[in-house]
Amino acid sequence: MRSKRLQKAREGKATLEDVAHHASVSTATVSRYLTNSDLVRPARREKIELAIAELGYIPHGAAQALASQRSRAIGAIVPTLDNAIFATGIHAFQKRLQKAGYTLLIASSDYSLEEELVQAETLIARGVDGMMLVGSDHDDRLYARLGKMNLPYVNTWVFDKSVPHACVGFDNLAAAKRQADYLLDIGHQRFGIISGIIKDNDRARFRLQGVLTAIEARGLQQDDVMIYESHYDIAQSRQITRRLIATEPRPTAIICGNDVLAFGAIFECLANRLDVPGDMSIVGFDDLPFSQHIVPALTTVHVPSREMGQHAADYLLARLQKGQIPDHTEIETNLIVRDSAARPRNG
Amino acid sequence: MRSKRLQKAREGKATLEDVAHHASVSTATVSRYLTNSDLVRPARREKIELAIAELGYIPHGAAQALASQRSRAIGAIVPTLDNAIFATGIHAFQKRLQKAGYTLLIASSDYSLEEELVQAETLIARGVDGMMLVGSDHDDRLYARLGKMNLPYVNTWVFDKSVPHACVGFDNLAAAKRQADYLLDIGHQRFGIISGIIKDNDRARFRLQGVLTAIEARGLQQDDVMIYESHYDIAQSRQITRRLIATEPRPTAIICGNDVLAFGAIFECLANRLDVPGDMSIVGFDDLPFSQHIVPALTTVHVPSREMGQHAADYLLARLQKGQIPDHTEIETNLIVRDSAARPRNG
DNA sequence: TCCTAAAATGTAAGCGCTTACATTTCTTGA
DNA sequence: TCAAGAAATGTAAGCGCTTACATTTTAGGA
Repeated sequence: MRSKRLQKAREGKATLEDVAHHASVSTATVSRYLTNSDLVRPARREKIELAIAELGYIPHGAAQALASQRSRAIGAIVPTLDNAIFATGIHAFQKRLQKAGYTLLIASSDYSLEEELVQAETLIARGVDGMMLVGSDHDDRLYARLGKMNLPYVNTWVFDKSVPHACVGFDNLAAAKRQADYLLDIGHQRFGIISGIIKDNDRARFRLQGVLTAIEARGLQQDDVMIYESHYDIAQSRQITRRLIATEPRPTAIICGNDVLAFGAIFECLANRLDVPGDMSIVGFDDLPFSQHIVPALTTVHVPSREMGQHAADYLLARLQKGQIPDHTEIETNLIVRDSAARPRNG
Repeated sequence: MRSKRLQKAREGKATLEDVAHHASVSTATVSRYLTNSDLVRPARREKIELAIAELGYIPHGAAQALASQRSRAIGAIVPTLDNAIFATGIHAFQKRLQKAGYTLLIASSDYSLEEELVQAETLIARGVDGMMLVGSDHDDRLYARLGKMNLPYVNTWVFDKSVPHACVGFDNLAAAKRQADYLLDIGHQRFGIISGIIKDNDRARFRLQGVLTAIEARGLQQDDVMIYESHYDIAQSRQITRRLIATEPRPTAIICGNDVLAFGAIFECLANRLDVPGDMSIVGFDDLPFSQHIVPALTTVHVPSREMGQHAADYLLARLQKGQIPDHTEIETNLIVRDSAARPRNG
């Protein structure tokens, strides 16, 4: 028995029981030391610390989770990791969780609600104590499950007070409306719109709706607006932009549902020797780190994604500590005017 | 007893025992169904499936991990998530693991070996069955722990046969040498070098070394080469580029340790009305998705990061199934000549 | 000094699974 | 038809922790 224990410890698999023996205390005391060392008298604390160091003990998370019924892990499901859009927000979210002693488990849904549901089940099976989601379009079964399990969750990148789900985000429709209004205000009348894929994506849907609302309010004709949907992918955006450029009469501005789409539009214009903004104005949405540096610097809607990630983490952490915290947090966005949009030549 | 069970099931917390009761079989049979349904006769399988569906049962991962002594989770520690460099590779890594039924736990080290060690302990506490690391510069204690615990691991983004650690990657030094040789071959003689931060980063170190090796082989003077280190950050790279541009005599080419640095260099040149590559040649390293689209398209070293991620996953999965697999896998890189570098004007 | 309440510690019963081993049920060939 | 081996299933002992409850130690007051 004892030799087996020692042997396992040598293998780097020391258990809490080994630590207890080594320090001549009970397992309960070691456990208390681990979770809340104030409960343990200094003398023993030192003995335990020594034992832990000598044995190279690392707690067995699964055993802790099983016994305590909490994992101190939070799950997040983002549409994709292979893109800068969510990187900053997730990074901030993770940092905040980490500071509170929580681990982040990330999964990606590839912009599919079906896949999101599958990923959510995986995360639940992993025992996450809470969940961060992007958008408020989710499979009903996902909402049902979260409710049934009483698992705290928060939607991000959206703000909608009328919906009974916690959220931290902004009003995509209003922000997109501002984005379009800016171009209308400086005189544009013919537009190309490159929207994200609408299906399963409420952010894209609301943004497109916001742009169209603004445009319709000025009484423009159907013919003055060309709408395309694109994956958040530079190559596809360039292809659409090529078509837009070839259209007669050519639009004077392209409104993009996302900065990546805007990058594609800018590059395609430049590659075709069109001046931006002289021949074509382009606006984006997100304000990625890149956007201020691209030449011409991109006029876009700034989304404070760091702040959003932090708030989302704070919300979940508060819920887990039964703290009081509002269910709906609005993050302010604002239009950043840079160099990629200007008055149209004959405007 | 029974009512308590039913109540918990209604709360969405059905256990395997509940499923067993519901399907009138033993817990062992349900467990077998879960892990390897071939062992269970079709008739019972159906009963179990029904019970699982009715109760909305999701296995308790922590309990599975504790009982089986494996978590079916793999850990990965990358320097940062807030940057495109590792996104593609990690994405491919994750997809591969997922297909094999493994979950990925990601942590980031902020390019610090100390932080990497801390993150590794967290992942080990979470019970990962294997670990992916970036580079081969790691704290000795990390290597010691992995060895002691007999935990499979693999270094990525590096290839070094002389080192006793499994790796999937490429020869950074040789690739960087090719990168510099290309510029030397087309006639450049004065260089600015923007290297990544060398500390704790073997990739950056080897790349710089490769560039210097190539340059020294041509007998250039110390004065012909200006070396700066920069975080992988556009703003800092622009700042350094500004200094490089102001230097007399001005370098004719800038060699960047990374595409993000190259983007910064290109944008700063363009913002200063320098023609790229007419007035300044710029080369990068990584070939990010962006690089082929930027105008001018970036001449850079292509790193097949998707392939690398897949190989790394395959390696760990093979190790976990006691399969035979070589410890060192070299991934081929190659120089992609695009538009951002050309002969110097007076070359 | 002794008594008492508070503080510290110990004991042991699970948490929800997996799996070795025991038992039952099915096949199959003579 | 039946025995024997194979296949399927059941039984029950943990996996490494946490925590309610029991017990011991300590501090403080009379």
